Amino acid sequence: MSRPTVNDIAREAGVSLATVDRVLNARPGVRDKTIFAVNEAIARLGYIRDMAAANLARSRRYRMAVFLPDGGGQFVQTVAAAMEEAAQQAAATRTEMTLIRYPAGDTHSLAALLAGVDPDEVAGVALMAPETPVLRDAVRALRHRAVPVVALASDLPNAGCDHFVGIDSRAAGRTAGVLMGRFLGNRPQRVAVLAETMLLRDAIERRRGFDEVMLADFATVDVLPTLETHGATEALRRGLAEVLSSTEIGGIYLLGSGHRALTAALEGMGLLGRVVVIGHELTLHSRSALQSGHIHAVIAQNPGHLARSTLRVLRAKADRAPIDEGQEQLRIDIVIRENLPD
Amino acid sequence: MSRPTVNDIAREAGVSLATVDRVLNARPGVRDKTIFAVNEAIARLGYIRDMAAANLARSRRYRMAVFLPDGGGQFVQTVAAAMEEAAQQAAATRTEMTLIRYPAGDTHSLAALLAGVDPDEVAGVALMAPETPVLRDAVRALRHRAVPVVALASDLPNAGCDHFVGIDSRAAGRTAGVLMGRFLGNRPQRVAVLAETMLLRDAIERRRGFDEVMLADFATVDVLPTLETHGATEALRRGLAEVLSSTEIGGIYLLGSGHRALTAALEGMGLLGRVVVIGHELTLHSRSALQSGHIHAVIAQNPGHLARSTLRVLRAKADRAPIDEGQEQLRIDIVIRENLPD
DNA sequence: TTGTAGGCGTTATCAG
DNA sequence: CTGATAACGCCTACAA
Repeated sequence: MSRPTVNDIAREAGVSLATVDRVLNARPGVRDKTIFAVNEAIARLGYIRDMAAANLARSRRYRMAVFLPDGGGQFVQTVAAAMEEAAQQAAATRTEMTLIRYPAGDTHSLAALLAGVDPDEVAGVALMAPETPVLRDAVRALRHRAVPVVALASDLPNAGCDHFVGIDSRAAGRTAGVLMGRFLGNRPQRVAVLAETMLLRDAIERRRGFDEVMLADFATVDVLPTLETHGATEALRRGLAEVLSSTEIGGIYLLGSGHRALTAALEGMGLLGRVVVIGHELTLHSRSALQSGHIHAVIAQNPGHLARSTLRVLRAKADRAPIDEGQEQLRIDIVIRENLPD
Repeated sequence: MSRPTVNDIAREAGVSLATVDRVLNARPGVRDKTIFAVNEAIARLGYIRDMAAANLARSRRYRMAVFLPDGGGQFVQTVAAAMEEAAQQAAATRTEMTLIRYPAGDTHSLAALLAGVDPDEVAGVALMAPETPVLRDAVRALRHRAVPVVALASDLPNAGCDHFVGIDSRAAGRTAGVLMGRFLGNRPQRVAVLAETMLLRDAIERRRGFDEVMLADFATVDVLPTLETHGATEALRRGLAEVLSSTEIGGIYLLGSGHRALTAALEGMGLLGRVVVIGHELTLHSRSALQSGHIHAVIAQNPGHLARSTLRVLRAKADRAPIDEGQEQLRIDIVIRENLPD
């Protein structure tokens, strides 16, 4: 009739509730024989544990700390907003979140903040940051104190995080490459590549993926060296003008943020909509640029998914429970004007 | 300190637990003045209801019935599998699912099945089916008996469902159109359109969106009339051969299923990889066709998301709880070889 | 119109 | 090693 409960298991196995609980939670102090009997009863009755009730009884509160760079581009803003929203929803499962902003690029400050995390106050930590030795050590220390850590949007491959929530930058770059190649057609063309900085691993990986594809599948396209703008609109405009003075370009690949500066520069040169522009991440700016046809495609990851996944994974890690890989796998979204969400 | 509970509210408002509960659930029999006092306390303490505990106390089981056409293409199979998986996960929240297959295309049978649904056995119904008058009435009747109904993947706009889980076919068609146009380049070209049948609303809507875009943005491309194959590989091959005998084509738009038949036909004609092929839905076949470069893009919806969303929405409807629009909004996925998931 | 007592399925704290 | 028994936060009779 109704689903079997721990009581049914206890009766069936001829033991008490407490013993069943011990077996269920793999707690010590039970004879192997008893363990076996309980497991046998569980299997026989097809028992499924009611996580809601379990968590209720535990009456545990999960306070997660999420560290994002302050300022930052539109993307960070978007993620922050998505995080707040996800947190509001997660409150229904006793999962809370504290959003902490650290000085962008200053991994020493971040490391100090991480060092101050109290393991019995904080059930898990998520962070979006570039990987540096200091930070790597801070993450290691945190995990050593039994605090689960997940990398957010930007992977920290050598820090030994419990999980990475985000998309593979190299694959994202490859995706951008294929679109660029196809959008350009098979004619010989040049493509300019812009980035704020090439110091961040994500930018490097994207460029790598992009180049791989262009080289292998679109040999007629000539990809120029990366133009670093260091976030300055003026530098971008000047650099672009210089490139254009010596050659003609058919496409622009924007490795990082700066959609707005780019469209402004293109407008000034009367090139808006005349070159294929492909960028990363869906923000207010890239969204409107897509809508007006100034950018033709954006490779993105769903911020809502990113946020919910982060909280769910942290929660699972805190409970030492397995995670649903399928559900937590972020997709590489290709966004054009016609499939713009919302 | 800890999160406020109903007890805190009761104390703060100077009433009993039961009264708080009545207010929380908008049950009758409470003076306006008391309601006000309770709400005031709720607001003051920042109370957040623990739905898990609430559902536990209700000890309610949610048995959902999902109706899918039998046989069907790979897509239906994929959805069925995703449903089973989602159900397994949802079991942890006392949500169960029964998958029922009905004779594909036979909405009379389906209507009969729906008429047999017992409202106090089944907490919600999801169905993937073409809209016919019989079915529309069956859905109406079901809702009249207070059973929530959601349309799955294929919308039933006039049946008055509680919700539609899926993507807008017309927008999906528009997306396919833009990709086709861009992939073809700006040269004058012809595009063949294939479909199993044009009797299904989804196919019609997709074609409509596709045409809109081609007409508006890619005037140099000539889109041919839809070739209906009625699921027959041979018909597809013959039809395609006939089209090719009189004209040359640069692209093929596959409105429905039949990826395998198409690639087989193209192979026979030595056209594999030489024309741009764009289709819908990610299945085993379309996936391998993407991988081998026989299909260049697929417009899809995430089956895992589809399944989880269906169960979540039904659950929310059963509880008369609001749904998180953001989370339940399915995206129009553009899948190419480089961003193939898994 | 309001309050009291018991129970939902699980975990935790004691004794035995 | 094992077993009672009381929580956890909420809902539901039933009683007042």
